[in-house]
Amino acid sequence: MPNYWLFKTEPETFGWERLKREGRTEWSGVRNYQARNHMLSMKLGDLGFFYHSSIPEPGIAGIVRVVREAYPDFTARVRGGDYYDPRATDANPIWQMVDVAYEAEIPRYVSLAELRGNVALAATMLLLKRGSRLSVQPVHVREWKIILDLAGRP
DNA sequence: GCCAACGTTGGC
DNA sequence: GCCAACGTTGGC
Repeated sequence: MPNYWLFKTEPETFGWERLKREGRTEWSGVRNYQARNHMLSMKLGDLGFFYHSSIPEPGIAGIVRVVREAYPDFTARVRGGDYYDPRATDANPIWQMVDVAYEAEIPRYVSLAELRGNVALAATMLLLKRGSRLSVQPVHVREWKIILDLAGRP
């Protein structure tokens, strides 16, 4: 029984098309403790929605699978890099990442507006909560199924 | 421990 | 580009 997640990304930085091309990627650069803690609790085989943010029509573009459980995010150690954190050490890396892989295409892109339009989702889904901006977040199995259903509708 | 100031996220 | 919401920092 896998757990379900949602990974936010700006397609301009790393989008669904690129993941499909490359097959797999390191989910590095997360610098929020709550998001990190979610990654720490991920298990091999967990599934996630791949969500496109900061575009005219944000939404869910596809499905990914966790193919490596949490390990230290080395980008925190790259001096001068965008994700450098001077507090990170070998003994205490602070930040973690997982690897995710392309899992499946969804039949249809599900926009944020459409998610909001679903009463059940609007009531519970973290993504839709006012002010919510967590870049890695859990998705309830109930929500997962509703969204798959939406994606399958013409 | 409080809270103001600041930087960032991300929808609109 | 605007701005509300959020997380973090640092003075006190």
